[in-house]
Parts: sequence; structure tokens; C-alpha cells
Amino acid sequence: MEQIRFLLEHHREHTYGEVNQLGGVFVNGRPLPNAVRLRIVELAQLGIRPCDISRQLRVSHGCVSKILARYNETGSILPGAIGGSKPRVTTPAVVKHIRDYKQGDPGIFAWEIRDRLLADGVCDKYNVPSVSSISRILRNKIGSLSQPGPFEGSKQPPPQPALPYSPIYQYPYPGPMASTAAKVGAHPGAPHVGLRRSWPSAHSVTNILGIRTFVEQTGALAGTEGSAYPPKMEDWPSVNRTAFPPGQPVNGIDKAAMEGDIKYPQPAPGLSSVGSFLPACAYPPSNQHGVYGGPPGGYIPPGHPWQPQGSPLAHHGPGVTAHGGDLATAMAFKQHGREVVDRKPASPVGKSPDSLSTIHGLSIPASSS
DNA sequence: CGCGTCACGGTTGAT
DNA sequence: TAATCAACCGTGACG
Repeated sequence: MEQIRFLLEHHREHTYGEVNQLGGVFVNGRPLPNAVRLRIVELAQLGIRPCDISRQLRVSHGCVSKILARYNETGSILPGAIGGSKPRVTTPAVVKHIRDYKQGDPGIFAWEIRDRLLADGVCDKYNVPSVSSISRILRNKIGSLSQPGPFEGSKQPPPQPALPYSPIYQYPYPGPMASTAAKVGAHPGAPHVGLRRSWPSAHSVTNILGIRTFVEQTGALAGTEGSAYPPKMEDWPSVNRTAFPPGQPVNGIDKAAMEGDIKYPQPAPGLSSVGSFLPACAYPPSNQHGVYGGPPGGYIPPGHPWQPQGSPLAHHGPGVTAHGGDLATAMAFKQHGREVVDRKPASPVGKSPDSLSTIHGLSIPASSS
């Protein structure tokens, strides 16, 4: 144990990371590792209260609350897209259409333009400019230039006008992604890890509960993380990192992985165990994932609350969306849990109270610490 | 005591 | 190439 501590600290020295009031390690400004996020959701699904999850995982309750809330809404355990510019709603193409509408009907109201953009399929409800934005465009761009589009037209970048971008990611897509996820996640190797040591309770919990199994099966994890994060997957790191050797580029993951490594080096410290442990366990070996992950769709029950049918998040963009599939997986996961659990009642799954209690016993004790 | 919320200091990545 | 900026992050504290 001490060793562990030592390692942690040592590790910390050259990596960064801060320790919160609960003794958990976090990197300011950066998302918690996916492994931890997943764990939060798993535990919640098992009926463990947020406050206990917070203590067990040593993550602030505000964070637990946020992650669970997001999960309940979107079905994803992933953090939001960090950085970068929000896709512009007023893409050149959109502006051009606005201009056209205005020219066609100088008396047109901004809200009418908005409606037309939707009606014409130029935008969808997710990326249609607000009335005020349209007004601004009319004022600033179109108003002044009466000319047709020199500016944008030519330059039209790549943006896709009608593309939906979802503020969050779009997760739900069962189809495509499993592989991605798999890749990412797949790292068999992890088991070894001495993870256990560091996080006694936690890991125990996982095993005990059999969560990990669950996860693997569902593929949620893998899927989720991997795919979901196509663009950024920042978290992966912890997970990946463990498994991934540096040179391996896994679809984009590599980068993520790397980052992860860098920043969240080892989960080891503090929650460390979690991080490392989880990942390992969590990620299904490729073969498995093949089995489970592939068919995420299957897991997803048809009408899910959070998964609106296609709508909101669903529409996905081209490539990006593909990742969503993972998400779907994730979702599946959620559903699963959800159905069973529902949060408070608890015990649904088969784990029943016993499990819980066990869990509590194991982990919670830590809280005192 | 639990938990939703938000200010804060931080990081990221597209422009 | 560097700077800007808006998005997100988790913590910590308040209610």
C-alpha cells in the first residue's frame, strides 16, 4: 500500500494532477477519465447513491451529479466536446440562402427566413440560426452588400450547412462503430495491472458486481468511449494508455491516448486504481467486443427515453456520426442499467441488495478516509 | 445530509 | 505562426 502511495505521489510529481478534497486525483480543466465516468454510471445503475459514488470514487459530488445528469439525458458518459469553435451556424451557404430570401422578398422577416431555412432543408432545427442571428446577418452582411455573393460563395468552405452538429456528440448510432470502439478499448492486456491494489474498494466493487462483465457485454464502454469520442476522446487516455504502446495509432485514438497518458497519466494515484483498472477490465478484448460490441443495436431497446429516435442527436453527420455508434452502445448500456436500476430503488439487477451492501461495505468505508 | 447549481480557474482546438 | 475565443472541464461552495 504504501508503495502505491508512493508511486502515486511520485507519479504525480512529474505528471500533473491535483488532489481534491476527497483524495481523488483530477486534472484541472480536463475531463475525468472515461473509466471513472463509466464507473460513476455503473455504480449509479446499481443503485448506489450519488453521494456514495462520490465518496467511493473520490470525485466531487458536483461532478458525479453532472455526469449522471448528462448520462440520463444523453445516454453518454462522455464529456462534451472541448475546445474548438462551435460550428458556425451562419455558414456561407446559409448566409447565401438568407440573402437570396431577402432579395426575393425584401420585406421578409427574420423569423420567416428562419422558417424557410428549415423548410428548404438548408438548416435543421439544430443548426438553424436564431432570429437575432438572421437579423444581424441581414444587417451586417446582406444589408451592406447588395451583391450576391461574392464573399461567401466563392469561399465556401467545407462546412456543411445543413449539418447537424450536435452540441453534444451524437451518440446514438448503433451501426457503425463498434469496431472503433473495439480498437480503442480493446486491449486485452490489461488485466494484469496491479490495479487492484490501489483501489480496493472500487475494484472490488466492480468485480463483485460483475459490472465489468456487464460492461463488456454491452460494449458500452468501449463503444462509448471510443466511438463516442471520435473527435476528441480525451479521456481515453487513462484507459488506453494502459494498453496502448505509443506507437500504435489506433484510429485517431492514438492521439487521444497519448494525451490521456500525458495528462492523466496514471490513474494510479488515488483513484488510480480505477483508471487503470477499469480500463483494463472494461475494455473488451477485441474478440469479445466483436461479439458484443458489434451489435450494439441489439442492445438498444427501441424506444428509449433518452434516445430519441433519430431526432435530436440522431441525425448524424457524416463521418463523425459514425462514431456515434459507439454511443449507441453506450446507450444500450444505459438502458440496461436503467431499466433495472432506476437509480434509487436499486437492486434490480440481480445483484440485489446484497451486492450493494457488499459494495458499500467495501468501498464506502473509504469514505471515512 | 444529499444534491442541484454555479463561480472559478483551467485546457482545448477551430478560426 | 500566434492569438483569440468560445466551448467544456471538475472542484468547491452555496442553498
